[in-house]
Amino acid sequence: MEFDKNVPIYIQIMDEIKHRIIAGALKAGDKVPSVRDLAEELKVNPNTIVRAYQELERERLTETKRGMGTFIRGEKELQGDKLKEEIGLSVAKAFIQKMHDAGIKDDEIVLFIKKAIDEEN
Amino acid sequence: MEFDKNVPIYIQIMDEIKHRIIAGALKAGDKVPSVRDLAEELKVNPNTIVRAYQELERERLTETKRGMGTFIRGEKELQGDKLKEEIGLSVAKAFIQKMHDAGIKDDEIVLFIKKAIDEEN
Amino acid sequence: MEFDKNVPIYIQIMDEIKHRIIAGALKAGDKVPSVRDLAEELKVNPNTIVRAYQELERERLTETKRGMGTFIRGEKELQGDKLKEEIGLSVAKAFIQKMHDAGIKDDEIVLFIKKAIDEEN
Amino acid sequence: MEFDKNVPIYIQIMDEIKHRIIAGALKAGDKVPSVRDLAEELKVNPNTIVRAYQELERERLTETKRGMGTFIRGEKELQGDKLKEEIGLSVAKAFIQKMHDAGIKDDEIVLFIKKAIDEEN
DNA sequence: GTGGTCTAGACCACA
DNA sequence: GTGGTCTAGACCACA
Repeated sequence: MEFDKNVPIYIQIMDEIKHRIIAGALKAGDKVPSVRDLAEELKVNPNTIVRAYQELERERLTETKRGMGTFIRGEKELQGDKLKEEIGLSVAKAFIQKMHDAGIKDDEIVLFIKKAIDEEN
Repeated sequence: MEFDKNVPIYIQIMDEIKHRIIAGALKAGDKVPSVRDLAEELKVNPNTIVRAYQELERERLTETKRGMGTFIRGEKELQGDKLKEEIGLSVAKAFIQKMHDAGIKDDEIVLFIKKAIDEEN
Repeated sequence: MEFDKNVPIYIQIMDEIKHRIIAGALKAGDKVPSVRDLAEELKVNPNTIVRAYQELERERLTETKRGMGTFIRGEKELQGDKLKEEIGLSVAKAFIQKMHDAGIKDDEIVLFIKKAIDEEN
Repeated sequence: MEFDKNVPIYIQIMDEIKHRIIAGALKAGDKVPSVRDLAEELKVNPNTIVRAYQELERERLTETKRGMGTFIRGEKELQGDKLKEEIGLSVAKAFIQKMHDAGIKDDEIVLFIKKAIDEEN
């Protein structure tokens, strides 16, 4: 995994875990890699993993059992889709807010989206 | 003006200037407020204004004429719309990148946008 | 039994044993459940039960007879009440210390107690 | 300041700040000592202070202004008393919960409080 | 000067 | 083995 140097690594690790949940690679009840293992895998200091896991816990996405590890929270099947829904909606809202701030109206937003998607391909 | 504490103030000031251009309050050739005036108006450290103006200059949106002040660049009429176009597109691209990262496909993106706009109202 | 994740499980198990003594379910001379049985009953790692029993022994609440098991100490009748008295007083003292630390005087403490009891109902 | 080795230092630092607010030594709007200054004063690693300040911010007791420092939040006069009220009530509730868990009834609680206060003197 | 992040690594309680 | 806390110290963005 490569890190974007403009974003704190612990945030990028949180995102990575979320992506794994959305992709279905991690389900509710699953054990997340141990701090040391993930630190080695990502070539990152264990403290940074600890930080990421603590923030995930604060977001109630994971649960830590003392001496046993960190686990994905929530009900088995729903977790991935619910998370995708939540993230998608909150990212979309922040985006719309930014566009409004720039003086761009709702119908123009859709045009920008289409153009941006076009240019990606 | 209130600042979002999660975003550097100098960025928010740059945005403020851009908004004024898009809104037509500042046009190409206009003189931007002096560092001292704007600092007082926004109740902000003058260094922060200096930083914002330097970044605007780096983006080639303004130009500084020695001893005369800082001015909006470009041709009179087009500046506002061109800026809106540029900002809209770059914000939209960043948004789409984030959605893809979260495992959301292009057609789902449109749905999220609609839902987000709905919930705003 | 559900565990509060902010308190070590072995402490919560010690408390559970104490509660059983206070409630009269365990009396002086009674044999405490075997490590294996209690581990199964509470769905907990047997090591954790061992730890809890060791601490209870250190507090001189239980005693282990080689090859026979672990037993509640003391004279038959008094044990429950004495324990309740001890726990009540030590918990109360710790509480008062905390309140003093927060700058709350003795007469205010009583008011807080009354309010807290009221709000519980 | 001496630290109780059973409680994380960052928690004890948070408590210290709260005490200063309750005592009126820190009021809303006041600047809290800088990370480095307090680290030196308390002979503690700066990271530990950072941690304490971040948690205080999460509790919405303080507010951080980038590059300027950390400040006590809230309205000027009320802060100290409100905080005292909040802490007092939450500590009292936790205490009553613990007493109930130990099989001690409300009217007995008051007796324990009195006895504990007596023995303190 | 101010707080934020990160590394390297120690020591600890807990299960 | 597992996560939690802490030190010592570097480097950074921001005001």
